[in-house]
Amino acid sequence: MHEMDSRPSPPQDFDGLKVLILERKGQLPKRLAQVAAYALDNPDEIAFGTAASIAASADVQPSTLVRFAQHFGFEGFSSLQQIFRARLRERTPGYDERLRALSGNDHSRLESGSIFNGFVAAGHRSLDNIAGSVAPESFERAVDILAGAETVYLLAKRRSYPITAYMAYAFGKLKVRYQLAGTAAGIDDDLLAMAGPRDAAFAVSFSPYASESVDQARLLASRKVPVVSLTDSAFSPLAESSKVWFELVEADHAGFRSLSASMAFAMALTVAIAEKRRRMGVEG
Amino acid sequence: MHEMDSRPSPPQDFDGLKVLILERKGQLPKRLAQVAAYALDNPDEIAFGTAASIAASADVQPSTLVRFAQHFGFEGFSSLQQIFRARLRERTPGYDERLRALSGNDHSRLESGSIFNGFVAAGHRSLDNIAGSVAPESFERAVDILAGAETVYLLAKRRSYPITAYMAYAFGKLKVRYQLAGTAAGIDDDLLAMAGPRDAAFAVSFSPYASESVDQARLLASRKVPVVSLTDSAFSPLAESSKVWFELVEADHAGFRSLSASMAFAMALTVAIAEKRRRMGVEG
DNA sequence: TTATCTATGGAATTTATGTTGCATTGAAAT
DNA sequence: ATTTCAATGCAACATAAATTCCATAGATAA
Repeated sequence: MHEMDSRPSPPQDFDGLKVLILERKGQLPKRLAQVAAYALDNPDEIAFGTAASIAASADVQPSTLVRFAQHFGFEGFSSLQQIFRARLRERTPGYDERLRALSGNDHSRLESGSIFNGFVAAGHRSLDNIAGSVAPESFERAVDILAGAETVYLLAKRRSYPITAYMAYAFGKLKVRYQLAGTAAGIDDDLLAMAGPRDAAFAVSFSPYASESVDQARLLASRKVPVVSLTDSAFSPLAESSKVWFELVEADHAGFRSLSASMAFAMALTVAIAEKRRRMGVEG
Repeated sequence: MHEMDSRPSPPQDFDGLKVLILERKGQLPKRLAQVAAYALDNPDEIAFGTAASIAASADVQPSTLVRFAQHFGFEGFSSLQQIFRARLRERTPGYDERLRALSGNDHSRLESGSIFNGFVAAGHRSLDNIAGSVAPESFERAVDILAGAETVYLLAKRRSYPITAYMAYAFGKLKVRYQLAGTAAGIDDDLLAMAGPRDAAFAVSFSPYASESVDQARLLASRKVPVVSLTDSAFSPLAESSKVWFELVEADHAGFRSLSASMAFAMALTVAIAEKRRRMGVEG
């Protein structure tokens, strides 16, 4: 009586579902086994298709898909589909082990732990993003421009400021001449007035855009100072003024973004510039 | 009559769509531009979400999404969504592909490429490190201490300064009272003189240790101000003055360290503090 | 200012999608 | 052979989603 055992505990991630399917594969009815095989072989189809299209493709009835889902503890096909979609979203393939380690580690017990884990995971994702989104040629061009400059002007405000602050520190150590704008209000204009075509600027601005940085970049560009910029959107007003620009979207946790990937990028750029200068200095 | 020119030729892949959007971004009406920006910034959401959920997230009407799609030659929103889904299908941002992308990608052909790859890889390693080395209980205690403070004093110099600078920005947004030391030399002492037992401090110092930060932390500790600190060595002189301290070793590339993991940690701490405060405020 | 056309928000409409119910089939047990 | 129960296919149903329509607000030109 009362078939309540039908929904014990649905798996919450793809891997969990996978092992569960493999465990029960032998005991599954014919059509359900058919679906199981199809699901593991074509996970992407399950993620994107509709119940009807998937059913046709797997040569079963749509209702079979629902029964399959319910058989594994889900409320219906839709809930099962979420697992397959989440798998594509979180795809930090190769880092999935680390992420599982994260969600299963001691942190998640405590309230603040999930926040901590969230930012670590977001950091990984961000780094994956830039690895794919930064074009090598652009990076090389940016290095060329900045390494060729007499003085590198660093432009950033608000959220972006820590990035240039760090670059400033590193430039200092690496003996690269620079000027950091934005330290004290008011003197920026005088500072930037000294920039000429033989210099170059690196500007960072994330939305919401600090208009000052954008204006300053525009000003420099109008005076033939080559500008390299880093932003989080192809729509950034910075892009217009820039010879080379990079789009770098930091993954967020609960809407908050850290600067993990930006810092890696900034450091790579900084060191690459110094390295190029060293070689130029030696070679000629 | 007969508006048939409305559907000339919809882009057939994501990249085609992207360049088309960027070309016309200037001439787009307000809401359509809003959708354009959202679409390029959150492609995954478009791929998986429903028109209603996406519209809510982008703060437009569902009908605007349809108009946006039609504006770019698609029959409706659904057709446009296919492009975003296809992008995820094809882009098997697969595990091996990622690793190959890093070790053998286009970057490594170019001189600067290996530097770029190196810092991305170092970032990943750093994040792995903190995931394992930060004890959940310690993190929780640190959050407790800092969330309970009236004013949070942020202490950092040199290489560590960008971290507290970023925290300062975030605290400002989150309405947490703070004081950032080290902005202008000389006034620090006056600033810190105001700190009392009901406040708290967060100090960051990596080797080589900036003696000022260490001294300031010691000073505050002697005046019963609880100190939480972040360092890269268990032997850091900061540890002595701290109620809770974290050891966080950033992986390096060719001897240079970026701040990827530190930034993730700082942001996690910042948000956790704000979250805890919000809850304390609500509960009593 | 007025007229005209575009852009926009919100509701109505229509499409299609997931789910459930029911009759039938097939297999196992008596 | 007969009974019983699970499994399956098919069609009706209910729901949710995309799309279209219309009234209004905003911009542009006369």
